[in-house]
Amino acid sequence: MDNTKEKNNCKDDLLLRMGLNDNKAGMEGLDKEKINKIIMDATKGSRFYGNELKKEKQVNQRIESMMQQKAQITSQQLRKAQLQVDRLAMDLERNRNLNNTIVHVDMDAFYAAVEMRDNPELKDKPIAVGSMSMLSTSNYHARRFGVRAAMPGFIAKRLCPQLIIVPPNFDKYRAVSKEVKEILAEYDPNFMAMSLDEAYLNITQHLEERQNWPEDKRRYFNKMGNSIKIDSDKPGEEANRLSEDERSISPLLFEDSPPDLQPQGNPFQLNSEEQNSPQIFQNSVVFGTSAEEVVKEIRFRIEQKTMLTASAGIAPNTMLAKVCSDKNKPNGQYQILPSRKVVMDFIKDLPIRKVSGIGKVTEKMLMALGIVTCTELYQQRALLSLLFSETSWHYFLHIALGLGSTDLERDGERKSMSVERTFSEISNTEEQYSLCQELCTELAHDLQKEGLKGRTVTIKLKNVNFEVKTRASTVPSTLSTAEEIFAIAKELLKTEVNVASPHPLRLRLMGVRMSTFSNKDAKKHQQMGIIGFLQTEQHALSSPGCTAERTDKTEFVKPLEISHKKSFFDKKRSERISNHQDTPRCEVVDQQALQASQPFQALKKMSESLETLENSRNCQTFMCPVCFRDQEGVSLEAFNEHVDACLDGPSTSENSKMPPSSYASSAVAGQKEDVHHSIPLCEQRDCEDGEVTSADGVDLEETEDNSLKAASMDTSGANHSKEEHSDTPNQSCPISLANEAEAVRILSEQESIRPCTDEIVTGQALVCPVCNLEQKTSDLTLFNVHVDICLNKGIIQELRNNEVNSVGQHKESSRNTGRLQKAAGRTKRRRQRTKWSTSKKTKPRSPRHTLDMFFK
DNA sequence: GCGGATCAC
DNA sequence: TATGGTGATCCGC
Repeated sequence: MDNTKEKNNCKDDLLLRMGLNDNKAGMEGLDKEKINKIIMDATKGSRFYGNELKKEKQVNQRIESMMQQKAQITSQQLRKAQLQVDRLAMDLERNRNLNNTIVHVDMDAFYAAVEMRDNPELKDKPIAVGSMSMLSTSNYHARRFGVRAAMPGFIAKRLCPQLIIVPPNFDKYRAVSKEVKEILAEYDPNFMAMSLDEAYLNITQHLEERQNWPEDKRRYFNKMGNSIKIDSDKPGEEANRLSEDERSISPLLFEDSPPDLQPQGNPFQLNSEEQNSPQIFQNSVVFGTSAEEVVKEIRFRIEQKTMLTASAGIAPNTMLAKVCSDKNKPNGQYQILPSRKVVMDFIKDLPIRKVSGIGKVTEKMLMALGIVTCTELYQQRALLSLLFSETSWHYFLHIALGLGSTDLERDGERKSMSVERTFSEISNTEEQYSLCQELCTELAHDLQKEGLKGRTVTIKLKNVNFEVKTRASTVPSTLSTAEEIFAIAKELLKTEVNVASPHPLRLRLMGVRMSTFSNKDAKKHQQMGIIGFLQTEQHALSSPGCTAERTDKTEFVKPLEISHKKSFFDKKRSERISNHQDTPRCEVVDQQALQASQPFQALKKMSESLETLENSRNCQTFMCPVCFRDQEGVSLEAFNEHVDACLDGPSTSENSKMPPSSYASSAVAGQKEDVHHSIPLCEQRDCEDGEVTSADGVDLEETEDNSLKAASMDTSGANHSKEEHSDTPNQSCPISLANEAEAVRILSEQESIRPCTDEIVTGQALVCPVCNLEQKTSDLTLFNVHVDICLNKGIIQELRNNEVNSVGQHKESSRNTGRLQKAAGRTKRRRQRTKWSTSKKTKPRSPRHTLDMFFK
């Protein structure tokens, strides 16, 4: 429930698997149950806990809304979504970039480790860095008692009375961090530091150069005498074991050396070059030339220099590298070799929560949909595209495919700066104002240090019940002095005081933030960004390592702002038009969704590279995900046009020769799709798995059931794996319609439950987004019937073909009946649609993607 | 542009 | 006695 705990649980799982949380005979520590009980006892009844409960309720509400929305999704919508999603998936797959070697380096229990290093007294004791009210980190000894970062110290003390809490010493950590960064810079001068103890490196270029390096350039001396032992690892084993020697001298973070976590015999770890393993001489060691060796070298040097250990992950992109660095922590490393199969094998059972960007809430929401692992995330991709925003489902899709950012760009300019402080209750208004003034002074000082001036002042208030409020005001002129800022902040505060009166505000936190910076540099930056954008559009992918100045987000926002201003109809139409012109559709989609954001930044960057890749690849053989026919020797543009045509209906794509492996074999009810074997949709023929996986088998079962069973609502495509590949139509029964008339009947049935038809922008010419023809009706219902019929022409045609392909007629019709019944059932609730949001109700709005469905 | 939420560290 | 601070982004107004 509470953030801390959730996270801890998550980490507990990890620790458990690492064998660190086992209570071996005679060892101290607490089991999970005890830990949770102690935490609960300490927290129950507190105001903090009350607020946590409240927040939890809100999340549950959100989930409920989502489930209701899910219940209203028709199988047609789902099918359509599947095609759309899979088209993107196919594009992403085609442009998968495995050419970069990304490393994520993470110092082990950093603050605690520094403290232990500098104070031998602490060596074998459980310690944490922080205060009685909050801990920043703990050593591994303390973790056995459930003591974790982000846990209040007083609770930690209850878990572990011997715990020593050391006050943080950030200057020291910064200094150590600097030492580490100096090493990292040698491998990638453009490395990206995420914090004092974490960084990403792109060592692609280093690897290239390193191939020709003589041994001497790869030789390092062991300054610590006996400390370091570099395992001449057997293939398949990582250097995550500490020798006895090392354990005795290394800061004592780890009492148990973690068990070997590398699956034995993992063939993809086998390449750790045997002749390349570090060769140990007297007092020196020579590292090899592989990525694995480079990272061992980095970790070796870090330890030599700082006497601290680091863990690392090596992978083709940042998302994976980050997950990897966690895998053999502490003092270990893990590599995902640059092969699609390895990536997919790794991803397969990976809990989504391990992925950076998926937090507690997202995890819970996805869990409600039966999604825990990346495989499930992939299987539910169509559903997700209907329930989540475009940004979100694109992000999910990337994760499910094991994709992530491959280039590390420098951080852009800051967008805000703030100060906030927690204190024991202040309810005296005068005190509150003076506190506010202090904060403003501090902020002004910080702003001046960076020469920043902003136009938006935001105050943040947290009352004694932990409820948070923010109030902002944007002014025309820029502000920088304490007085200027306070003038605004004071007014904001005053309003809140007045609103609350006659009761005083009972505050426990106050903060002031400045944003909307508009200094000269920023403007210059923006222009550069736009220019850069125009240039990169035409040029090939820049080589890794020589990334230009981080381009500004505006480059993507600009074109989008324009499109946002258009009406929904306009937008859809022009999207279609542009699709049919020269722009490959996927790029349009990508750019819209892939705007910068922390987890999403990766997507933006990827779309950039995809774009250029797209252009560089022409005329290949693709398989159309709709008609399943090879499109030989076509350009991507032509291919996309073909797919669009197919989606539009049978008129342009006579898909009469549908291969037997499409709908029939893909609709195995309840059967899990094997992500790591079935490529989303089709790949180019020259690909290893070269099989077609289709996008269908969509059915709508038990949509009201919000249990984990939801996972069995398989929207998946084919279940082809190399081994079990078969073309035989199987026992499953895809949706089928006996005839077109019935289809239309179903459609009109569904029409009555279609959400929000009357909320669609009015006053527009009604142009069918499917056939692109203007409709001579102003009746939205009629219009929508038309759109649906248009949409379903194609599907009906496919279903006919399906029948031709001898799929069990009997089962189909029974399935069909069920569907109709469900549709009828849903009709009753049609106006109950709840919004996918927790915000206040005004005009009910249809979630964008549900609406989108009618126009795609 | 605003405000609430989520997320990472 | 007691549950942080900073920055970024997203979504729905």
